[in-house]
Amino acid sequence: MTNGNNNSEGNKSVQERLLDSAEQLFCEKGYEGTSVRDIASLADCNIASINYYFGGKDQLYEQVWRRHLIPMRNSRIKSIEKAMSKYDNKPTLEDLIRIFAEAFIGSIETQKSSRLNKLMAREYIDNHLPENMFLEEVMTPSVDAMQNALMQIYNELDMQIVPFLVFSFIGQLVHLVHVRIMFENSKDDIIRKMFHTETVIDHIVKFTSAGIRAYIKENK
Amino acid sequence: MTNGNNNSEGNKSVQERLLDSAEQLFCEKGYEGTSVRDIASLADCNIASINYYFGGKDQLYEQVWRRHLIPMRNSRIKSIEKAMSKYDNKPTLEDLIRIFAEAFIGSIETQKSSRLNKLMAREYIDNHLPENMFLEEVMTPSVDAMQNALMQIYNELDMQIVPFLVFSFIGQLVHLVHVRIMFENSKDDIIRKMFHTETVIDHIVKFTSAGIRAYIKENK
DNA sequence: ATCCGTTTTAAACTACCGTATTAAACACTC
DNA sequence: GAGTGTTTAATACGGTAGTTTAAAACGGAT
Repeated sequence: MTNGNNNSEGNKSVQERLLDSAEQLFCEKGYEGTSVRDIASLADCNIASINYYFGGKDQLYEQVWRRHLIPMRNSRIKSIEKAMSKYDNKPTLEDLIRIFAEAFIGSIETQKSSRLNKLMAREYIDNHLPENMFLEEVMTPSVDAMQNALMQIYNELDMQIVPFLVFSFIGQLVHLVHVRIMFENSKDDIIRKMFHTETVIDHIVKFTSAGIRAYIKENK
Repeated sequence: MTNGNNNSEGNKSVQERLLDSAEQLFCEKGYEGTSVRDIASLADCNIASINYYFGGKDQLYEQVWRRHLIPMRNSRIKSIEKAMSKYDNKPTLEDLIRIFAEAFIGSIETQKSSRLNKLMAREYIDNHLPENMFLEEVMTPSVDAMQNALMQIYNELDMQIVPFLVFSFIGQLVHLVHVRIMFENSKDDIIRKMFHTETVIDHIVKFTSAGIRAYIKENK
C-alpha cells in the first residue's frame, strides 16, 4: 500500500480506480467541489490519466453515472415488476409502495446506495450531466413504471390524477434523502433515530397509501 | 444604461445592486459556480466593492440570505398563526395545510420566491452558510410552528408521529420546487400545466390531509 | 536486442479564482 | 479651497483549477 487511501488495493485497473475514487469524491463534495488532482491522488495515479482515459473531468463524471445509472433504474423497475407478478398483478397498495420505497432508498442500505442517493440529490439541483440525461434515463422510467403499476391496481383511478400521486410519493422519498444528508453529522440522536430506514419507510407507506385512497373512494 | 444587465437601473446603491446581482447568480449557479467577477459585472461595479462593502464573497452570500431569511420564515409562521386565530384555534386540516402551502410556495408566486426556494434547495445539500444558521433560523422555526398547529387541532395525536407528518407534508412542497426547476425549460406543456400552483396545491392538500387522518382514526 | 504501440510520469500551460493594494475621484466640512 | 473621510477604480498577487505536452517507462512481438 503506497498511501492511506482505500482505492489502490487489489488488482483494479487505473480506469476502475479512477471511477471509484471519482465516485466517492463527487458524492461527498459535489462536482465543483472535487478537483481532478484529488481524484488522481485518491486513485493513486497521475493527473493526466483522467484526460488520457476519459477525455476530461466532465466525461469522467458522466462515466461514473453511466456505471450506476442503468443498474439503479433497473432495480427500481424490477422491484415494481416483482411486486406486481408476485401478487398476480394485484398486490396491496402497501406492498407496492413499500417495495418501491425500499428499492429507492436502497433496501439493505449499503454504503454504496447511500452514496449514490447523495449524488442523485446533488444532480437533482445542480446539473452537470448532459442535457436531460438524468431526467430521461433515471427519473422518467421509474416514474412511468410506478404510474403504470398504480393504474393496474386501481383501474378506476383517474389517469390525470396518477402523476400527482406519484409526485407526492417520490417527493417524500427524495426529501428523505435530502434530510438525511442534512442531519448526517448531527449529534441529535432523536433526529437521527427518526430517519432510520425502517421507521420512516413504515410511515411513508402508511401516509402515502392513505393519500392515494383519498382519490379512490370518491370514484366509487 | 451602461450594459445589458437589469440590476444597474434605478437609483439603487452599490450594496443593493450587489445583493441583487449576487442573489440572482447564487440562485442560478450556486455558491461555487458564481464568481465575484460575475457578480460585480452584473451589478455594474468594481470587483473590490464586494470586499469593501461585505468583507468577502462568503459574507456577501450570508447577507443575501439574511435579507430574505427572516421575512421568509416569518411569513410562514404568520400564515399558520393566521389560520389558527381565524378559526378560533380549530381550523380544518385542509385550511391549515393550504394556507401553509401557499405561504411556502409563495402565494402570489413571484419570481423571487421561486428563486429563493432554489437557493434553499442548494443550501440543503451544500452548506455555505455558517454552521446551523440555515437549520436554526429557517427550517426549525417553520417546522416547529407547523407541528404545534397540528397538535392543537388534533390533541389526541401521538407526539412522536407529528414530525413524520410534517416531514411528508414539507417533503412534497420541497419536491414541488425541485420539479418545477427541473421542468421550467421543458417544452412539454402537459407537465408544465400539471405543476400550476393552484392545481398542485389542491392535490397536496387532499393527499396530505388523508395521510394525516390515517393516524387519527386508529387512536380513537 | 530491437522495435513499436501503450501507458505513466513530471512539468508546464492557460485560465480563472478570491483577495489585497494603491491611488484617484468624490462629497463634505471648516 | 484645503483638508477629511468615503467610495470607486485599475491592477497586482498568490493559489488553484483543468488540460496539455513531451519524454520516459513498459511490454509483447519479431
